[in-house]
Amino acid sequence: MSWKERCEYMSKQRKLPLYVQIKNKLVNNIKEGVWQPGEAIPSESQLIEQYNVSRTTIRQAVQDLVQKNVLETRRGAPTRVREEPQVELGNPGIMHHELGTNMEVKVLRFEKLKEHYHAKYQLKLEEEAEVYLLERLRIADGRPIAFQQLFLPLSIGEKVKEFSYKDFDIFPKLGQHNIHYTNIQEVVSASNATQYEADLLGIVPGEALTDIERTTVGIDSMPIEYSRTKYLPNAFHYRVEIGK
Amino acid sequence: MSWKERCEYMSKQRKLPLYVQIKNKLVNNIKEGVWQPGEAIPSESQLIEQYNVSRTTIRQAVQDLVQKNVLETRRGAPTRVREEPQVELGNPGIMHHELGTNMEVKVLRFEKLKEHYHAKYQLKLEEEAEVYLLERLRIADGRPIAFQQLFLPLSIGEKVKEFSYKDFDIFPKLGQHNIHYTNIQEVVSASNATQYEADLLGIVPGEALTDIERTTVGIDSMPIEYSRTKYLPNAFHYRVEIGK
DNA sequence: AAGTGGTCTAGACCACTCA
DNA sequence: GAGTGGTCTAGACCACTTG
Repeated sequence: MSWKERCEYMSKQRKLPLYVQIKNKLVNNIKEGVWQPGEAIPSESQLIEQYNVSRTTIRQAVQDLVQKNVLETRRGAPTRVREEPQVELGNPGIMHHELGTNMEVKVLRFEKLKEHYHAKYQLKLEEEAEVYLLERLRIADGRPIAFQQLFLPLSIGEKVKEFSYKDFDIFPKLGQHNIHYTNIQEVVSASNATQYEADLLGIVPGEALTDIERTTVGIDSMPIEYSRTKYLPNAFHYRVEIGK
Repeated sequence: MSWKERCEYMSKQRKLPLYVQIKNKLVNNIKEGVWQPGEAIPSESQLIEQYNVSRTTIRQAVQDLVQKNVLETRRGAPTRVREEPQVELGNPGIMHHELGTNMEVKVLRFEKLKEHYHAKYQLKLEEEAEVYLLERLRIADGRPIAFQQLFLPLSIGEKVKEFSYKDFDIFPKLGQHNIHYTNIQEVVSASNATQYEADLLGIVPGEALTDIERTTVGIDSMPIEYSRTKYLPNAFHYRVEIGK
């Protein structure tokens, strides 16, 4: 394909760079489960032929996804789809430690909302879009220790429905639906319990709560989830170890 | 330079890929202040000539550093060294971000203590040992935003004396005394402001504070520092990024 | 030994910034 | 309009993994 042909093709098609288009196609194949986690994807030379582009272009797409921890390359061996970092929220160095033995979850609400603009903004959704709101309590040995509000795009909310009353951590189950995250951002802070929160947690209003705001992003760089969780400080440790 | 010449050159020189060698040279120029933060570095074509390599090689070096937030590129404009505070706590993924522009430190106390057993336990000191207690306020744009108690073994306390009123982060200066850490553990939580803390921070008692407990361990596996810092939640972000 | 990803070259057109 | 970084091609040799 000559340069002029390619330019015409691209201007008709899209203004996205070729390597981005290919990156998107690769991501789609993973999202749709064509290539399962742990499996090898076609070799670079196969991809070159399939998409009719140069090796540089393929490499740029692949390298971008390696950078994002979606793919995994080894010299001499096929490129593979990454297995999820299965350690729940457990990157080495970051520990969410809930104190207690018998852990339960209680769902307070699970409904569609039209009006929560902050959540929609965090989820990068349109103004008119709806979101799911899942409100839950985390219970340890019969005592409530955390209150969580979890916002989800509609498509993901549908899948969460089934197990939200059983699992506090939704990511392993989402992985089974081929929804994988590449990135989680958490901001840890403190806030005073509102009347509502205090009633739920069995404390008095104004008590300090460990306040965790989380945004999770999928392999296509679109947010999967935005949540806010408020823990009783003495029932939860947010521990970070920084090595050197 | 022909291919065979290059290969001989590389095998004699080093086994590092060319683009890594160049990346190192770029980093050195930044470390040594040849290119100051915010300044432009030479253009790609200049670097091509200077190092006698192809554009791909230069680009790979530069792009790697862009990825690491060391350089910053803009289409059509020169590539610049990032202004960023290069190391937050020296670890990718964890950011202590204080909101404000004019940052100051105010020392409240700096004295030897005999009686603080919790601190001595954390520092793994003998029961009879003394520790230094450094109490400080962090001030942003004239407003106090954090209260810190910092416990140090005697030998280290002596060295901290000199600069504790200037630098809130003591590790860089300790590094100059050849005291280096290998490990930092932080537990982030929430607590209600005491009367004393509230007075210092200009809030009312009971308000929620982001409470960070930190233990720092040196190369010899002995604790260097144990501290507790309480931030106004709206003046400080404890941000963690997982994955990527 | 065949095939894979890692590195590198030389040269091209483009979109953008800046003086 | 000159120069910069962004994208892309076509082809090469290398180090490594695997059957």
